[in-house]
Amino acid sequence: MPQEARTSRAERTVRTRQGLIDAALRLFAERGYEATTTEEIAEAAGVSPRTFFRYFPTKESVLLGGESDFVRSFAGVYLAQPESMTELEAMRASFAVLAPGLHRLRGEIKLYRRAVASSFTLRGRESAGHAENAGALAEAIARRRGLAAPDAACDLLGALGLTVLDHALTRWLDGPAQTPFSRVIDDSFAVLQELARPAAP
Amino acid sequence: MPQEARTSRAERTVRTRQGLIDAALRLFAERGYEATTTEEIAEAAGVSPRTFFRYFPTKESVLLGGESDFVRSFAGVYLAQPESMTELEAMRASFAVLAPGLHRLRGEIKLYRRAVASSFTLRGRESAGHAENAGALAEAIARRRGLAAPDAACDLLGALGLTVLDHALTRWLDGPAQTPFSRVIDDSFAVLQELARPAAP
DNA sequence: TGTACATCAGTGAACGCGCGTTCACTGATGTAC
DNA sequence: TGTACATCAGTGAACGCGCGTTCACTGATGTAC
Repeated sequence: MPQEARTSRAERTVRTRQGLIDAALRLFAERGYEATTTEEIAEAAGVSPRTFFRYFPTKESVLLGGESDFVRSFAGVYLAQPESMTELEAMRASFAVLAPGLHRLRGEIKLYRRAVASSFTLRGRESAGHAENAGALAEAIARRRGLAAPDAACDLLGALGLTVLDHALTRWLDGPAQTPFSRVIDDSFAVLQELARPAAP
Repeated sequence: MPQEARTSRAERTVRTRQGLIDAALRLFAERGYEATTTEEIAEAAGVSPRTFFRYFPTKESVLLGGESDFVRSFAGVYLAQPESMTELEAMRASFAVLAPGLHRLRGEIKLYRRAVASSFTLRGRESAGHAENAGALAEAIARRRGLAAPDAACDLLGALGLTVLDHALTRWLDGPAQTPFSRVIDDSFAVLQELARPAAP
């Protein structure tokens, strides 16, 4: 497959790899994961079927994980929140700080979610990542509490925080494009806050 | 495959089906889902490979869904809680009412969870069922609030409720066998309750 | 109670399909001198 | 700047594997009379 211009090896590798990822994401989102073969992905990326497996050991691994960058940054931001804040407040504030980073990726995230929704395999992988993220949150919560390791309460709080975040993410993606993600996050945390209040009339 | 005693067709069908389910659950939990072939399941159940697909259209469908009975009963119990209770209290109370029904199934649920954990495919299916359950909870919450359909807040509350339930379930399964599930549920809800309090010293 | 036929659980064999592997190769890029 | 060799992205062909399907059949259970 001759390239027009002379291309360095490294450049070529990056391009081919990215081409496969892009093609896969698009096709999975359009037709569904199971209904897309690795051969079709390769064809859409302009390489031979064999080349797909040169870059990715399995069909599933061509899709990268989702929010893990977001969550990786969480601990640092969370621990930087003033001690006067409640845990809920600190979590909300941390998510709000990180939220703008996702604006640029909105379209891609939508495609990714559609692809994931199309297949149990991808959904399962997503669910595993989710559990890992909840663990990372629990870790940060434990540290803010001064614990050496997360106890059951930290685990639950991590899971709850991620549930709220995920709900907010879904609402943000389904809503109008110009709404800031952080506002949706605030709304969602308000619901959680409200929940623990005494009975309403 | 001759049976010792004369068996009616209906009886035979039920037995074969159940035999396949039991064998699959056991093998999936022991060796993992991907590492178990439909042929091995059939062999363990004492039927031919071909017979597996007479009963189940796919390998994955041999495992039944998890907590859906639990969740199906939720709405009725939840709506029967006194109006004076907060939503959180009512949710906690409803789960606690339904909890004893799971005691008999403890061992089976453990196997099921181990099987699910072994494979992205099963995990994805579980995640889809989870989302459906969250929707059912949201529906019940909406009705208690007097809404025609769940709004975003109800959706989030449903998801949060299920997160708490799931956390409690995990803790219950990992803990000593004699602990009542309802006590673990109470503990978990207490964490959520605590969350909305003002900052601790 | 007995015979004749219908139904249906279970089976064997052969096959299609897509994922993923293995082996041997091509030709462009990169590097040593 | 030019030549000789090394490296490596990409490829073709053939194959193994397990899921799931199709077709044709067997033999026991069920039922009509």
